[in-house]
Amino acid sequence: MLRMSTLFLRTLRDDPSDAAVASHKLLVRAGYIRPIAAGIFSWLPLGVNVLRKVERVIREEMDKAGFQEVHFPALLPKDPYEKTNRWEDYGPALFRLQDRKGSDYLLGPTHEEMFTLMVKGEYSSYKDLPLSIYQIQTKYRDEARPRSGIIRGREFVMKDSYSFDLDDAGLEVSYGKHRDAYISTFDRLGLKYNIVSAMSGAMGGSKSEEFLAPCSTGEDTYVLCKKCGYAVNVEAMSTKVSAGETTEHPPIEVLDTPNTPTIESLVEVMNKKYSANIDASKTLKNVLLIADGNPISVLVPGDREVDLKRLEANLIGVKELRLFDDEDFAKRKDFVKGYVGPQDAKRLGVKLYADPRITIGSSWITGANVRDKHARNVVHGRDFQVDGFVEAAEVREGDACPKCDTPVIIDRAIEIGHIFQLGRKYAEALELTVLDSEGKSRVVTMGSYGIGVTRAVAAIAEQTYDEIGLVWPAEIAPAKVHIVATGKDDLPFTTAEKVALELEGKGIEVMLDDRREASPGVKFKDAELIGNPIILIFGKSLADGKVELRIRKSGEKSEVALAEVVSKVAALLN
RNA sequence: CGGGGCGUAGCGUAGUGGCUAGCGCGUCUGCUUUGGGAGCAGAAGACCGUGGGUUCGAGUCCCUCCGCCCCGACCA
Repeated sequence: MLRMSTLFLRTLRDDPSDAAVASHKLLVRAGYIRPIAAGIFSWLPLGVNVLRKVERVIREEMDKAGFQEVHFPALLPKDPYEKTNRWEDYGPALFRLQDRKGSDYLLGPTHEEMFTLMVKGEYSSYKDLPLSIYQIQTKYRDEARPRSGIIRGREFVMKDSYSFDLDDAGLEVSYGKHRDAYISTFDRLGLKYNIVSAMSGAMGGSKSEEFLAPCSTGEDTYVLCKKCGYAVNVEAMSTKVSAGETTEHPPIEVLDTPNTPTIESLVEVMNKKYSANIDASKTLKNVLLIADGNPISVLVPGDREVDLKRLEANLIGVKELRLFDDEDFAKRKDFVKGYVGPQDAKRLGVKLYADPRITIGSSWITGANVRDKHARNVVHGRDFQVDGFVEAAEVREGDACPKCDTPVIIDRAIEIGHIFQLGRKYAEALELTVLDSEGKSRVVTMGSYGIGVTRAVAAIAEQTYDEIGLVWPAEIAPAKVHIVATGKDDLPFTTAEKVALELEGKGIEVMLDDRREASPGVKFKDAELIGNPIILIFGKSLADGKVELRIRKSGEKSEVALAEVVSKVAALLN
């Protein structure tokens, strides 16, 4: 029983000044966590309580699916991570350290290497597969910018699983089992979520889906079609393209357009000076970038911005991408800022990538690569050719669903889970092979599956809180019932104690506010802030043999006869 | 890493270059009080983030560093 009189807990009346999101504010105020450094938190008894419950649900669902738990160190040697190149590739986000002898170590940001090596050390036959193992571990990533309290920390708890199969069909099965296990896990945790495809089909990459918990403070943006259920990360959204134009276009015409370096000014000049009657979507925006040191130009309709995240996710093979800056323009005087067009790409030595809306045969108004001049009737296929199409333009609410053409909605969410068909990358690098039925050596194919455990705590808080505090689902609340005893007489306290013990006897967790010195107001506020689902109040009405029962979530209040309290509570929890 | 904001007691905050750094919450003691963060009386608690500078005098002005938050870049 959690007794408020002795519980290591101090609630705060004010929001901490450095917290911006609700989960952060409330978890600190209600005494679940305390900040230690940027993106690093201590967990107090209430916080540990909730965290353990989330872990328990995860463990139960993993075990039910037949996955086995293992546990790796958080402190790891460099060597395996060198073999997979991640000692380098992970960059500054990797916490690196040395021991007294000067050997390199790291704090694990994720454990693909260790899992792969563990299986390699134990198994060598196809008969041992399939296998899925998992751990719940503290992970470390030196995030460039930790933020939003526990949503994006530098130290966090993650459940990560890995599946090992002989072939793609097996991987598909293991992936499906994880997907199902995640669905039951998140359902039990009371989370609302969407399963969203994380990679575009165009990439031809392996399968990857994210479990996104919608909430306004989320960092991920996703696209959802309410009609057909199409759901993708915004980076993976593919553009619905209407049929290409086939009409003949007049030849290119170069126009005088002094002082029109922006799309907005171009539209105005075209309409006023040339009576074109167009909007920005008829113009072609040429966004210059540096991709791994080389200039590229990305073409999007003038009414859309380039979404750098989308572009980067869809430009395969490019490691470093940034916009042209003033220095680049200074170096390349042949790129006329504000008047760039695709017609001279070859001469300028720039690779062209086009948004799919720039269909072959479409005609555009764009820069003439000469200061103060634009060109119209610039036709894709006739006047310029692109090196490839790429999803680069921003996605907007109301854009057409690529599957059913219905306008899509855009929402923000917290990524609470990610399942991913890894393939053979790690198995190859670390030489994880087994002998198949013909005695031949085969590289194992893997899947990787993560759940952000601490992040799930934050996501649940974000999805359920209200203006007076946290509102936990019963499954993970610190206690199912929060009992408040008020008054100066002993009766409410002794009665509350008795009922608390009875409830516990039925396996119902109880938090008992047995503080004699605290005023009723304080106890009510604390109960509401802490967020257990049922609140029982032993006070005034006890004289009539009644107890007040409140549902935290709905705020609903009722009087229950003392004799019926236990059965009533038990019924509510079923 | 770029831009912005902020560091004063456990938390929230006030503080024209000028006396002993103020207030609320919380904490401790005593009395009173017990259905909505009670009242009274008292108490403890602050290297005013750090180092330097300007000044007769710095919490306050200048510089350095450190830390925290927000936007962006980044985020298997």
